[in-house]
Amino acid sequence: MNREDPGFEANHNHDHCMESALSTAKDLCRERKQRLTPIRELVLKLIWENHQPMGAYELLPALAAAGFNSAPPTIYRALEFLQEQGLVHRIASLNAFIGCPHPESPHRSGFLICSGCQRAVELDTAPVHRALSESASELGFKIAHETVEVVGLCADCQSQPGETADA
Amino acid sequence: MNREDPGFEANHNHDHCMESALSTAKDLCRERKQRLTPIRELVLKLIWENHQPMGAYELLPALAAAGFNSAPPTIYRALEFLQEQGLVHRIASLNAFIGCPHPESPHRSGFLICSGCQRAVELDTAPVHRALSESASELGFKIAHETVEVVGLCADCQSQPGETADA
DNA sequence: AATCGCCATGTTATACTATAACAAACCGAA
DNA sequence: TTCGGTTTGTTATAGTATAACATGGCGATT
Repeated sequence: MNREDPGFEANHNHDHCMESALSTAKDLCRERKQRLTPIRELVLKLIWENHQPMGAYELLPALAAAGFNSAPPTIYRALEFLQEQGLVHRIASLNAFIGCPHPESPHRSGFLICSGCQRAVELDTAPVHRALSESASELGFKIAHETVEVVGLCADCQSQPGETADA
Repeated sequence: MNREDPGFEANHNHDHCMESALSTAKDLCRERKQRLTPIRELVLKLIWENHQPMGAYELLPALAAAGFNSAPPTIYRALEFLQEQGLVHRIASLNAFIGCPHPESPHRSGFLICSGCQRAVELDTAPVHRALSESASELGFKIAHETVEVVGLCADCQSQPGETADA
């Protein structure tokens, strides 16, 4: 997964990212007979405008600007749908949402979040999951869902003066 | 750490848990020349009344009942102090707080959270951290802080009828 | 093409979580 | 005993999320 997620690569072709995410979303919804309505598509597009997790209330002004109702339920409903379809994930420690780079199949997600540039990338959590499973099974605990959110500094931001890896 | 945290053992001597946590807290604060004031001690005690993470607003009524001011800043200040001293941790995915079973030294924390009984136990995150470090270093990412919160069913709750491991 | 029923959206209100800002009281060190 | 910093009181507000009900649109069936 890592190598598919260009979130920390400052000069990747981000237009391509967005277009690809949106077209994948359309395809998936068509396959699943789910309706990617204009509001839902716009919210997904807004979320993909960069690789920084977005708060629900940050998205509202753009909805209003596009002529939609912009009361909170509107955005939360769209986000709920997008989460159900695996198109976005919520990052609990930030109360924020980010686009999923590989929504084709359900998967455990985990994130590296840069406190310098605010970008986040989705991790391959298979190794983390193995470690967690082992600890859990020692206690007879059956895992249903994992929240793995790591804050730190991406490579670029480590080389910026003034940045330290404090959370 | 696991074997020190009896959180999922239904019949452990919980009075002992609480007393031990409170007396450890007093010792640590004395050593560190920090003031474990009556409010702070009460909040810590309330948090230790069971092994279920508590929301800030759940704690307020007990503060009021004990004759203290119970406006939100009171509880958040106490929680802030307790977190700084490592005596409690915040669980981001629940917006809730739980007592730390080994506050003597700073450490990475992770939790197993049972969706059946609402209890949570602190994990030994060393193996998880190794896995995360490896993934992170492949991207040149420098870790500052990890949020690891796993929801599922504890051993006891798996044997209760009607419980499934859904998050 | 009309109808029916469901899904999506609009709208109002409110719950829940957390912090800002300033005043007053307390406590401990000099 | 006084001074200065920490803790607490108090009021207000910011930020996040959902309940509940009304309205409207869309698509499947006829």
